[in-house]
Amino acid sequence: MRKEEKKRCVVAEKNKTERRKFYNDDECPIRNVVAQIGDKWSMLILFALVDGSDRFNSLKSRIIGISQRMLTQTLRDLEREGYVKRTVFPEVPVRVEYELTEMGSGIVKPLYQLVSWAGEHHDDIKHCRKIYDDRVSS
Amino acid sequence: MRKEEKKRCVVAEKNKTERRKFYNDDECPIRNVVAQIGDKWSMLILFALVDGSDRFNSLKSRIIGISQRMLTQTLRDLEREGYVKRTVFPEVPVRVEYELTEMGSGIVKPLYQLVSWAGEHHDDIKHCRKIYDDRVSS
DNA sequence: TAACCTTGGTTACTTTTAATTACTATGGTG
DNA sequence: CACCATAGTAATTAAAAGTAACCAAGGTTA
Repeated sequence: MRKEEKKRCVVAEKNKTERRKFYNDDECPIRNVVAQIGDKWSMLILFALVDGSDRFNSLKSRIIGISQRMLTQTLRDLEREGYVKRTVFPEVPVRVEYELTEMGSGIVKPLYQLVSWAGEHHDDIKHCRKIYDDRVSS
Repeated sequence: MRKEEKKRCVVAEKNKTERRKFYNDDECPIRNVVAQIGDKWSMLILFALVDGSDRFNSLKSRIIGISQRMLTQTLRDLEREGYVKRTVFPEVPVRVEYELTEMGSGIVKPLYQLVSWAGEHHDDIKHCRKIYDDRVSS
């Protein structure tokens, strides 16, 4: 199956260098990483927890605009993936602390590279957008 | 405004070290990067173009599962952001080539770090998921 | 003892956004 | 005149996110 497709690809491309294919299964690391943290809130929560463990309502007030429902849901997902650890302290009222696991700290490193790149080039991107929009509208 | 919120935050957290807040404006690099390439196809297209410039239908066949419409749309968005350059060759039939811009090559580097991290830890994540699901269902 | 407070949720419902599918256009070629 | 590559557009469906109301435990207050 794979071999056949590769062959077809090579034939189609003729004398060009061979190019990768991106398969639609759960072995594709790109699709995996996008599915895991490509949603609206995951990266924000991971970065919030870089500052140290934090509790539900504090996170809610630090991540401006997140609803209680989405915070719960995204924290659950991150916990399930193994990026976040949830600890319940049976005090009154109950206290729940969230912190990065070792894996959570692990993924934050490349994410940080990405975000600092984005920060550095934010103006360039806005510039490109403007040029594009001006060109298209004319 | 910001100052006030910061103050409130510090008061709320008392003797803990100060924590960052993540504001809801377009200056937040995290929200920006997620909005740009957090969708289903952007990262795949960027990575496909790392192998060199390519044309529409070749991309379509290499990125398994993408529809014609989503490829068009995502390429347009990437072009608008300045990651991809589109060149039309007025041959017959028309040939359209897509390639990474300098900025596109720039963002792919941190993305590559992220993807290789994800590739290395894919099994760990699947393991975590299984443990979580077993724990929850019991 | 009843009403109320807190934190940290859940549930049902609605809105918004993303993605898919199918159809149309263009401007040549064989 | 059916075909190609490269789109655009419209209709539909699916998925993500938001809103608001409610719940639970256990303490406080009246």
